[in-house]
Amino acid sequence: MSLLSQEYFVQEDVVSLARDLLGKVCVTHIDERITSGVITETEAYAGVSDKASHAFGGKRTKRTETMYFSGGVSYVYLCYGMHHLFNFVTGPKDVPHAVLLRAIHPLEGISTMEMRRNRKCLKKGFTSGPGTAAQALGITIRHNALTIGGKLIQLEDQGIKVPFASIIQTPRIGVDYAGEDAKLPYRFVIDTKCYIF
DNA sequence: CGGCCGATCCACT
DNA sequence: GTGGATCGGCCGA
Repeated sequence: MSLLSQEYFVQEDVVSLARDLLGKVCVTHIDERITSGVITETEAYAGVSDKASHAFGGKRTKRTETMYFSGGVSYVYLCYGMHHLFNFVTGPKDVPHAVLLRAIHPLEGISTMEMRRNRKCLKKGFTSGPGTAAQALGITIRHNALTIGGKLIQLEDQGIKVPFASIIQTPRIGVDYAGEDAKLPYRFVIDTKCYIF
């Protein structure tokens, strides 16, 4: 098992990175509680050239500034006034790539996740949907721009192998506004039939 | 300063 | 399948 740090995130190819993140384990130490889960679904957002990205066209605002950090920090923002969506910022400084965490398979702290979610639906074994995954991990906008590998949020490689054939690649969810870019196959999901954890 | 809307989720029909 | 919840960011005036 190894802790993934900065160098892992500073590669240019955000789409490959989104695929590679499948099977890695996201761990949080928030509110005195440890929770973790295997990443089972991601989406790549390809910086300034991607209409679906908040940083499209090089847009810099208070919110998007985090995306321009060097890879290896969190980018968290509020969506629909109630959901905190969690991304890994990737790429070199000033290249605003990000990978949205869309689903995890819970490992540690399942009772904590159920409490945070106020639901028992974790029984079915996974937490799907970017809002619920972040909520289960205890991540809110307070955790924007934090170093991945710091005290609160870590990413581990526990040696889980994700066979290429078990990966489903599709267009991204909820980005109809992005025109042609809405069709880009930047979403990666582990086929539930292939779960080995 | 006002108005629109989103990288969503859930309850309900 | 559909609509309501709910609010910060963003843009135009």
